[in-house]
Amino acid sequence: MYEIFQKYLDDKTTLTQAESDYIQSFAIIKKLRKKQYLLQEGDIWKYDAFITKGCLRTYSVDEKGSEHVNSFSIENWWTGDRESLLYQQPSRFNIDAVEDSELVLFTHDNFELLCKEVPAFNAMVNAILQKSFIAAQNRIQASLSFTAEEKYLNFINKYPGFALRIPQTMIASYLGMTPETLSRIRKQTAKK
Amino acid sequence: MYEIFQKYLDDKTTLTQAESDYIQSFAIIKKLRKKQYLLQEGDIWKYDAFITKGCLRTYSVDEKGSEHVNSFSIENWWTGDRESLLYQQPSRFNIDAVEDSELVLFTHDNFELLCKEVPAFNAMVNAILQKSFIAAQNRIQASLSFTAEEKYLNFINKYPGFALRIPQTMIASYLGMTPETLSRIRKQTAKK
DNA sequence: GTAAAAACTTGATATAGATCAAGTGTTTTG
DNA sequence: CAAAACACTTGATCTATATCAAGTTTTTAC
Repeated sequence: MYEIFQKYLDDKTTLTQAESDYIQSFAIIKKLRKKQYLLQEGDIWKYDAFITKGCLRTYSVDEKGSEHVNSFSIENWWTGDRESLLYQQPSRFNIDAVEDSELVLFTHDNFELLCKEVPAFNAMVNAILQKSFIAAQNRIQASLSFTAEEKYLNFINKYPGFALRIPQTMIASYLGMTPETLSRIRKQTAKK
Repeated sequence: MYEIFQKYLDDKTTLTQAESDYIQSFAIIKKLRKKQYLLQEGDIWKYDAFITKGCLRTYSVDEKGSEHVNSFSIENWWTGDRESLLYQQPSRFNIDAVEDSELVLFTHDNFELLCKEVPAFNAMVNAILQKSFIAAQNRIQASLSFTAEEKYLNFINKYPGFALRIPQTMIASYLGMTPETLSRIRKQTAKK
Protein backbone atom coordinates (compact mmCIF):
# COMPACT_ATOMS: atom_id res chain seq x y z
CA MET A 1 0.00 0.00 0.00
CA TYR A 2 3.01 2.28 0.08
CA GLU A 3 2.39 3.20 -3.58
CA ILE A 4 -0.60 5.29 -2.58
CA PHE A 5 1.53 7.37 -0.26
CA GLN A 6 4.22 7.56 -2.93
CA LYS A 7 1.65 8.91 -5.35
CA TYR A 8 0.56 11.46 -2.77
CA LEU A 9 4.18 12.58 -2.31
CA ASP A 10 4.73 12.82 -6.05
CA ASP A 11 1.60 14.90 -6.32
CA LYS A 12 2.46 17.29 -3.49
CA THR A 13 6.23 17.60 -3.82
CA THR A 14 9.18 17.26 -6.13
CA LEU A 15 11.67 14.81 -4.71
CA THR A 16 14.87 13.23 -5.96
CA GLN A 17 14.95 9.45 -6.11
CA ALA A 18 17.33 9.45 -3.13
CA GLU A 19 14.91 11.55 -1.09
CA SER A 20 11.99 9.31 -2.01
CA ASP A 21 13.95 6.24 -0.98
CA TYR A 22 15.03 7.94 2.22
CA ILE A 23 11.42 8.70 3.14
CA GLN A 24 10.32 5.18 2.31
CA SER A 25 13.09 3.73 4.49
CA PHE A 26 11.27 5.08 7.57
CA ALA A 27 7.75 4.09 6.60
CA ILE A 28 5.86 1.59 8.74
CA ILE A 29 2.83 -0.06 7.17
CA LYS A 30 -0.05 -0.70 9.53
CA LYS A 31 -3.41 -2.33 8.95
CA LEU A 32 -6.41 -1.76 11.16
CA ARG A 33 -9.58 -3.79 11.33
CA LYS A 34 -12.85 -1.91 11.68
CA LYS A 35 -13.26 -0.72 15.29
CA GLN A 36 -9.59 -1.31 16.07
CA TYR A 37 -7.86 1.48 17.96
CA LEU A 38 -4.96 3.42 16.56
CA LEU A 39 -4.74 5.48 19.75
CA GLN A 40 -6.51 5.20 23.08
CA GLU A 41 -7.19 7.91 25.62
CA GLY A 42 -4.31 8.09 28.06
CA ASP A 43 -1.71 6.87 25.57
CA ILE A 44 1.01 9.18 24.36
CA TRP A 45 0.93 9.56 20.61
CA LYS A 46 4.30 9.17 18.91
CA TYR A 47 3.65 9.00 15.19
CA ASP A 48 2.70 10.83 12.08
CA ALA A 49 0.09 8.76 10.32
CA PHE A 50 -1.04 8.85 6.71
CA ILE A 51 -4.12 6.92 5.63
CA THR A 52 -3.79 4.99 2.36
CA LYS A 53 -7.15 3.24 2.68
CA GLY A 54 -10.20 3.41 4.90
CA CYS A 55 -11.58 5.84 7.40
CA LEU A 56 -10.69 6.71 10.99
CA ARG A 57 -12.44 8.78 13.60
CA THR A 58 -10.99 10.85 16.43
CA TYR A 59 -13.27 11.22 19.43
CA SER A 60 -13.32 11.99 23.12
CA VAL A 61 -15.51 10.59 25.88
CA ASP A 62 -16.94 12.94 28.50
CA GLU A 63 -17.66 12.21 32.20
CA LYS A 64 -21.17 11.06 31.37
CA GLY A 65 -19.73 8.54 28.96
CA SER A 66 -20.93 10.29 25.80
CA GLU A 67 -18.67 10.22 22.78
CA HIS A 68 -17.88 13.39 20.84
CA VAL A 69 -16.37 13.00 17.39
CA ASN A 70 -13.68 15.58 16.73
CA SER A 71 -12.80 14.51 13.23
CA PHE A 72 -12.98 11.94 10.51
CA SER A 73 -9.97 11.18 8.33
CA ILE A 74 -10.01 9.17 5.12
CA GLU A 75 -7.50 7.93 2.58
CA ASN A 76 -4.98 10.55 1.40
CA TRP A 77 -5.21 12.42 4.67
CA TRP A 78 -3.36 12.44 7.98
CA THR A 79 -4.47 11.62 11.46
CA GLY A 80 -3.11 11.64 15.01
CA ASP A 81 -3.19 13.79 18.12
CA ARG A 82 -0.92 16.78 17.66
CA GLU A 83 -1.33 17.95 21.22
CA SER A 84 -0.22 14.64 22.67
CA LEU A 85 2.58 14.48 20.12
CA LEU A 86 3.90 18.00 20.68
CA TYR A 87 3.79 17.99 24.46
CA GLN A 88 4.26 14.24 24.88
CA GLN A 89 1.29 14.15 27.21
CA PRO A 90 -1.43 11.49 27.56
CA SER A 91 -4.04 11.90 24.87
CA ARG A 92 -7.59 12.94 25.65
CA PHE A 93 -8.71 11.31 22.42
CA ASN A 94 -9.37 7.92 20.97
CA ILE A 95 -8.73 7.18 17.33
CA ASP A 96 -10.27 4.09 15.80
CA ALA A 97 -11.12 2.64 12.42
CA VAL A 98 -14.59 3.24 11.00
CA GLU A 99 -13.72 0.80 8.20
CA ASP A 100 -10.87 -1.66 7.67
CA SER A 101 -8.00 0.69 6.99
CA GLU A 102 -4.36 0.88 6.01
CA LEU A 103 -1.83 3.43 7.17
CA VAL A 104 1.72 4.55 6.60
CA LEU A 105 3.28 5.52 9.93
CA PHE A 106 6.44 7.40 10.78
CA THR A 107 7.74 7.69 14.30
CA HIS A 108 7.81 11.36 15.10
CA ASP A 109 11.59 11.33 15.56
CA ASN A 110 12.02 10.01 12.06
CA PHE A 111 9.40 12.38 10.77
CA GLU A 112 11.24 15.36 12.21
CA LEU A 113 14.45 14.06 10.71
CA LEU A 114 12.75 13.93 7.32
CA CYS A 115 11.50 17.48 7.78
CA LYS A 116 15.00 18.61 8.57
CA GLU A 117 16.78 16.74 5.81
CA VAL A 118 14.24 17.01 3.01
CA PRO A 119 13.16 20.62 2.51
CA ALA A 120 10.37 19.73 0.09
CA PHE A 121 8.95 17.33 2.66
CA ASN A 122 9.07 20.03 5.29
CA ALA A 123 7.28 22.46 3.00
CA MET A 124 4.57 19.89 2.35
CA VAL A 125 4.09 19.30 6.05
CA ASN A 126 3.71 23.02 6.68
CA ALA A 127 1.20 23.33 3.90
CA ILE A 128 -0.85 20.51 5.46
CA LEU A 129 -0.78 22.20 8.82
CA GLN A 130 -1.97 25.46 7.28
CA LYS A 131 -4.91 23.72 5.68
CA SER A 132 -5.74 21.80 8.84
CA PHE A 133 -5.83 25.04 10.76
CA ILE A 134 -8.06 26.69 8.20
CA ALA A 135 -10.42 23.71 8.26
CA ALA A 136 -10.56 23.88 12.06
CA GLN A 137 -11.35 27.61 11.90
CA ASN A 138 -14.17 26.94 9.48
CA ARG A 139 -15.54 24.22 11.69
CA ILE A 140 -15.57 26.62 14.65
CA GLN A 141 -17.40 29.19 12.57
CA ALA A 142 -19.97 26.62 11.49
CA SER A 143 -20.54 25.48 15.05
CA LEU A 144 -21.10 29.07 16.16
CA SER A 145 -23.34 30.31 13.41
CA PHE A 146 -25.26 27.40 11.94
CA THR A 147 -28.50 25.70 12.98
CA ALA A 148 -28.55 21.92 13.15
CA GLU A 149 -29.96 21.70 9.63
CA GLU A 150 -27.38 24.13 8.24
CA LYS A 151 -24.59 22.16 9.89
CA TYR A 152 -25.77 19.00 8.18
CA LEU A 153 -26.18 20.60 4.77
CA ASN A 154 -22.78 22.22 5.09
CA PHE A 155 -21.27 18.86 6.00
CA ILE A 156 -22.68 16.87 3.10
CA ASN A 157 -21.79 19.70 0.77
CA LYS A 158 -18.21 19.88 2.02
CA TYR A 159 -17.67 16.16 2.39
CA PRO A 160 -19.95 14.39 -0.06
CA GLY A 161 -19.34 10.69 0.21
CA PHE A 162 -18.67 10.77 3.95
CA ALA A 163 -22.37 10.40 4.63
CA LEU A 164 -22.38 7.12 2.72
CA ARG A 165 -19.43 5.59 4.58
CA ILE A 166 -19.94 6.76 8.13
CA PRO A 167 -22.79 5.73 10.45
CA GLN A 168 -25.26 8.50 11.13
CA THR A 169 -24.70 8.27 14.85
CA MET A 170 -21.08 9.31 14.35
CA ILE A 171 -21.95 12.08 11.94
CA ALA A 172 -24.52 13.41 14.41
CA SER A 173 -21.85 13.44 17.09
CA TYR A 174 -19.41 15.23 14.78
CA LEU A 175 -22.05 17.86 14.08
CA GLY A 176 -22.86 18.29 17.77
CA MET A 177 -26.39 16.91 17.72
CA THR A 178 -28.17 13.69 18.68
CA PRO A 179 -28.78 10.87 16.19
CA GLU A 180 -32.52 11.45 16.56
CA THR A 181 -32.18 15.08 15.52
CA LEU A 182 -30.04 14.13 12.52
CA SER A 183 -32.55 11.47 11.50
CA ARG A 184 -35.37 14.03 11.57
CA ILE A 185 -33.33 16.56 9.62
CA ARG A 186 -32.53 14.00 6.95
CA LYS A 187 -36.18 13.08 6.62
CA GLN A 188 -37.11 16.73 6.29
CA THR A 189 -34.42 17.69 3.78
CA ALA A 190 -35.15 14.58 1.67
CA LYS A 191 -38.66 15.89 1.10
CA LYS A 192 -37.44 19.13 -0.45
CA MET B 1 6.76 49.56 20.18
CA TYR B 2 9.03 47.33 18.12
CA GLU B 3 10.93 46.41 21.29
CA ILE B 4 8.04 44.23 22.42
CA PHE B 5 8.23 42.21 19.24
CA GLN B 6 12.01 42.10 19.53
CA LYS B 7 11.65 40.70 23.04
CA TYR B 8 9.22 38.10 21.73
CA LEU B 9 11.70 37.08 19.03
CA ASP B 10 14.55 36.89 21.54
CA ASP B 11 12.38 34.73 23.73
CA LYS B 12 11.27 32.34 21.00
CA THR B 13 14.37 32.13 18.80
CA THR B 14 18.09 32.57 18.67
CA LEU B 15 19.02 35.06 15.98
CA THR B 16 22.22 36.72 14.87
CA GLN B 17 22.28 40.52 14.98
CA ALA B 18 22.17 40.54 11.20
CA GLU B 19 19.08 38.38 11.18
CA SER B 20 17.37 40.55 13.78
CA ASP B 21 18.10 43.64 11.75
CA TYR B 22 16.91 41.93 8.62
CA ILE B 23 13.60 41.09 10.24
CA GLN B 24 13.19 44.60 11.61
CA SER B 25 13.84 46.10 8.20
CA PHE B 26 10.52 44.67 7.00
CA ALA B 27 8.43 45.59 10.01
CA ILE B 28 5.55 48.02 9.63
CA ILE B 29 4.20 49.60 12.81
CA LYS B 30 0.46 50.14 12.88
CA LYS B 31 -1.75 51.69 15.53
CA LEU B 32 -5.45 51.03 15.78
CA ARG B 33 -8.03 52.97 17.74
CA LYS B 34 -10.69 51.03 19.57
CA LYS B 35 -13.33 49.77 17.07
CA GLN B 36 -11.06 50.46 14.11
CA TYR B 37 -10.89 47.68 11.51
CA LEU B 38 -7.73 45.83 10.66
CA LEU B 39 -9.60 43.77 8.08
CA GLN B 40 -13.10 43.96 6.70
CA GLU B 41 -15.21 41.23 5.18
CA GLY B 42 -14.58 41.09 1.45
CA ASP B 43 -11.03 42.39 1.67
CA ILE B 44 -8.11 40.17 0.81
CA TRP B 45 -5.72 39.84 3.72
CA LYS B 46 -2.07 40.33 2.82
CA TYR B 47 -0.14 40.50 6.07
CA ASP B 48 1.20 38.67 9.05
CA ALA B 49 0.31 40.70 12.10
CA PHE B 50 1.79 40.60 15.58
CA ILE B 51 0.09 42.48 18.41
CA THR B 52 2.41 44.42 20.71
CA LYS B 53 -0.38 46.07 22.68
CA GLY B 54 -4.14 45.82 22.95
CA CYS B 55 -6.75 43.32 21.91
CA LEU B 56 -8.39 42.45 18.60
CA ARG B 57 -11.35 40.31 17.70
CA THR B 58 -12.05 38.26 14.61
CA TYR B 59 -15.72 37.81 13.80
CA SER B 60 -18.13 37.00 11.04
CA VAL B 61 -21.61 38.31 10.36
CA ASP B 62 -24.35 35.90 9.27
CA GLU B 63 -27.31 36.57 6.94
CA LYS B 64 -29.47 37.64 9.86
CA GLY B 65 -26.87 40.24 10.79
CA SER B 66 -25.70 38.48 13.96
CA GLU B 67 -22.02 38.65 14.80
CA HIS B 68 -20.08 35.50 15.71
CA VAL B 69 -16.69 35.96 17.36
CA ASN B 70 -14.18 33.46 16.09
CA SER B 71 -11.26 34.57 18.20
CA PHE B 72 -9.68 37.17 20.40
CA SER B 73 -6.00 38.03 20.10
CA ILE B 74 -4.01 40.07 22.58
CA GLU B 75 -0.46 41.39 22.92
CA ASN B 76 2.26 38.84 22.15
CA TRP B 77 0.03 36.94 19.82
CA TRP B 78 -0.71 36.96 16.09
CA THR B 79 -3.84 37.72 14.15
CA GLY B 80 -5.11 37.70 10.57
CA ASP B 81 -7.13 35.52 8.25
CA ARG B 82 -5.04 32.59 7.10
CA GLU B 83 -7.62 31.37 4.64
CA SER B 84 -7.81 34.70 2.85
CA LEU B 85 -4.02 34.95 2.97
CA LEU B 86 -3.29 31.46 1.66
CA TYR B 87 -5.83 31.42 -1.15
CA GLN B 88 -5.85 35.19 -1.75
CA GLN B 89 -9.62 35.19 -1.58
CA PRO B 90 -11.98 37.77 -0.07
CA SER B 91 -12.22 37.32 3.67
CA ARG B 92 -15.40 36.18 5.37
CA PHE B 93 -14.20 37.80 8.57
CA ASN B 94 -13.85 41.19 10.14
CA ILE B 95 -11.00 41.97 12.50
CA ASP B 96 -11.27 45.05 14.67
CA ALA B 97 -9.74 46.50 17.82
CA VAL B 98 -11.43 45.82 21.16
CA GLU B 99 -9.01 48.30 22.76
CA ASP B 100 -6.56 50.84 21.35
CA SER B 101 -3.89 48.56 19.95
CA GLU B 102 -0.47 48.47 18.35
CA LEU B 103 0.76 46.00 15.80
CA VAL B 104 3.83 44.97 13.91
CA LEU B 105 2.89 44.01 10.36
CA PHE B 106 4.80 42.21 7.65
CA THR B 107 3.51 41.93 4.13
CA HIS B 108 3.13 38.25 3.43
CA ASP B 109 5.72 38.37 0.63
CA ASN B 110 8.28 39.74 3.05
CA PHE B 111 7.18 37.30 5.70
CA GLU B 112 7.73 34.38 3.37
CA LEU B 113 11.10 35.75 2.45
CA LEU B 114 12.00 35.87 6.14
CA CYS B 115 10.84 32.28 6.56
CA LYS B 116 13.02 31.24 3.66
CA GLU B 117 16.12 33.18 4.66
CA VAL B 118 16.02 32.87 8.43
CA PRO B 119 15.61 29.23 9.47
CA ALA B 120 15.03 30.07 13.13
CA PHE B 121 12.24 32.42 12.12
CA ASN B 122 10.68 29.70 10.01
CA ALA B 123 10.86 27.25 12.89
CA MET B 124 9.16 29.76 15.17
CA VAL B 125 6.37 30.31 12.67
CA ASN B 126 5.77 26.58 12.38
CA ALA B 127 5.65 26.23 16.14
CA ILE B 128 3.03 28.98 16.32
CA LEU B 129 0.95 27.27 13.68
CA GLN B 130 1.12 23.98 15.61
CA LYS B 131 -0.12 25.67 18.74
CA SER B 132 -2.84 27.53 16.90
CA PHE B 133 -4.09 24.29 15.45
CA ILE B 134 -4.08 22.59 18.84
CA ALA B 135 -6.00 25.51 20.35
CA ALA B 136 -8.56 25.29 17.55
CA GLN B 137 -8.96 21.56 18.15
CA ASN B 138 -9.56 22.17 21.81
CA ARG B 139 -12.10 24.83 21.05
CA ILE B 140 -13.97 22.41 18.81
CA GLN B 141 -13.95 19.81 21.54
CA ALA B 142 -15.27 22.32 24.07
CA SER B 143 -18.03 23.43 21.73
CA LEU B 144 -19.10 19.80 21.21
CA SER B 145 -19.00 18.52 24.74
CA PHE B 146 -19.56 21.40 27.16
CA THR B 147 -22.74 23.00 28.49
CA ALA B 148 -22.98 26.79 28.43
CA GLU B 149 -21.76 27.00 32.01
CA GLU B 150 -18.84 24.65 31.38
CA LYS B 151 -17.86 26.67 28.32
CA TYR B 152 -17.73 29.82 30.40
CA LEU B 153 -15.76 28.25 33.25
CA ASN B 154 -13.33 26.70 30.79
CA PHE B 155 -12.89 30.09 29.14
CA ILE B 156 -12.11 32.07 32.28
CA ASN B 157 -9.84 29.29 33.46
CA LYS B 158 -7.94 29.18 30.17
CA TYR B 159 -7.85 32.91 29.57
CA PRO B 160 -8.03 34.65 32.93
CA GLY B 161 -7.82 38.37 32.36
CA PHE B 162 -9.76 38.25 29.11
CA ALA B 163 -13.03 38.51 30.99
CA LEU B 164 -11.87 41.82 32.48
CA ARG B 165 -10.89 43.39 29.17
CA ILE B 166 -13.54 42.18 26.78
CA PRO B 167 -17.24 43.11 26.86
CA GLN B 168 -19.49 40.25 27.92
CA THR B 169 -21.49 40.48 24.73
CA MET B 170 -18.40 39.54 22.76
CA ILE B 171 -17.42 36.77 25.13
CA ALA B 172 -20.93 35.37 24.90
CA SER B 173 -20.65 35.40 21.13
CA TYR B 174 -17.25 33.68 21.29
CA LEU B 175 -18.74 30.98 23.51
CA GLY B 176 -21.74 30.50 21.24
CA MET B 177 -24.44 31.79 23.58
CA THR B 178 -26.51 34.95 24.02
CA PRO B 179 -25.40 37.78 26.33
CA GLU B 180 -28.46 37.11 28.51
CA THR B 181 -27.44 33.52 29.04
CA LEU B 182 -23.89 34.54 29.94
CA SER B 183 -25.20 37.15 32.37
CA ARG B 184 -27.31 34.53 34.13
CA ILE B 185 -24.44 32.07 34.25
CA ARG B 186 -22.15 34.67 35.78
CA LYS B 187 -24.72 35.50 38.41
CA GLN B 188 -25.13 31.86 39.24
CA THR B 189 -21.44 30.97 39.38
CA ALA B 190 -20.68 34.08 41.48
CA LYS B 191 -22.95 32.71 44.21
CA LYS B 192 -20.96 29.49 44.53
C1' DG C 1 -20.40 67.66 32.70
C1' DT C 2 -24.29 65.99 30.52
C1' DA C 3 -26.86 63.67 26.94
C1' DA C 4 -26.73 59.84 24.07
C1' DA C 5 -25.22 55.37 23.25
C1' DA C 6 -23.71 50.96 24.76
C1' DA C 7 -23.45 47.29 28.06
C1' DC C 8 -25.50 44.61 31.48
C1' DT C 9 -29.36 42.58 34.25
C1' DT C 10 -33.69 40.51 35.12
C1' DG C 11 -38.20 38.55 34.12
C1' DA C 12 -41.64 36.28 31.08
C1' DT C 13 -42.25 33.38 27.36
C1' DA C 14 -40.94 30.58 23.28
C1' DT C 15 -38.46 27.00 20.85
C1' DA C 16 -34.76 24.09 18.87
C1' DG C 17 -33.06 20.26 19.98
C1' DA C 18 -32.46 16.69 23.84
C1' DT C 19 -34.15 12.85 26.18
C1' DC C 20 -36.86 8.82 26.81
C1' DA C 21 -39.11 5.01 24.85
C1' DA C 22 -40.58 1.64 21.67
C1' DG C 23 -40.47 -0.45 17.18
C1' DT C 24 -38.16 -1.85 12.77
C1' DG C 25 -34.46 -2.92 9.88
C1' DT C 26 -29.66 -4.41 9.22
C1' DT C 27 -25.09 -6.09 10.32
C1' DT C 28 -22.12 -9.02 12.86
C1' DT C 29 -20.63 -13.13 14.76
C1' DG C 30 -20.48 -17.57 16.89
C1' DC D 1 -28.27 -19.26 9.69
C1' DA D 2 -29.92 -17.71 14.05
C1' DA D 3 -29.72 -14.48 17.60
C1' DA D 4 -27.49 -10.87 19.46
C1' DA D 5 -25.82 -6.39 18.75
C1' DC D 6 -26.16 -2.36 16.39
C1' DA D 7 -28.22 1.42 13.49
C1' DC D 8 -32.08 4.00 12.27
C1' DT D 9 -36.82 5.95 12.73
C1' DT D 10 -40.75 7.94 14.89
C1' DG D 11 -43.55 9.81 18.61
C1' DA D 12 -44.21 12.04 23.17
C1' DT D 13 -42.36 14.92 26.40
C1' DC D 14 -38.82 17.81 28.56
C1' DT D 15 -35.25 21.33 29.12
C1' DA D 16 -31.41 24.37 28.22
C1' DT D 17 -30.96 28.23 26.05
C1' DA D 18 -33.01 31.82 22.89
C1' DT D 19 -35.97 35.59 22.27
C1' DC D 20 -38.45 39.61 23.57
C1' DA D 21 -38.97 43.41 26.58
C1' DA D 22 -38.07 46.72 30.02
C1' DG D 23 -35.15 48.78 33.48
C1' DT D 24 -30.49 50.08 35.32
C1' DT D 25 -25.70 51.03 35.06
C1' DT D 26 -21.56 52.35 32.63
C1' DT D 27 -19.09 54.41 28.91
C1' DT D 28 -18.50 57.61 25.20
C1' DA D 29 -18.33 61.90 23.01
C1' DC D 30 -19.36 66.57 22.23
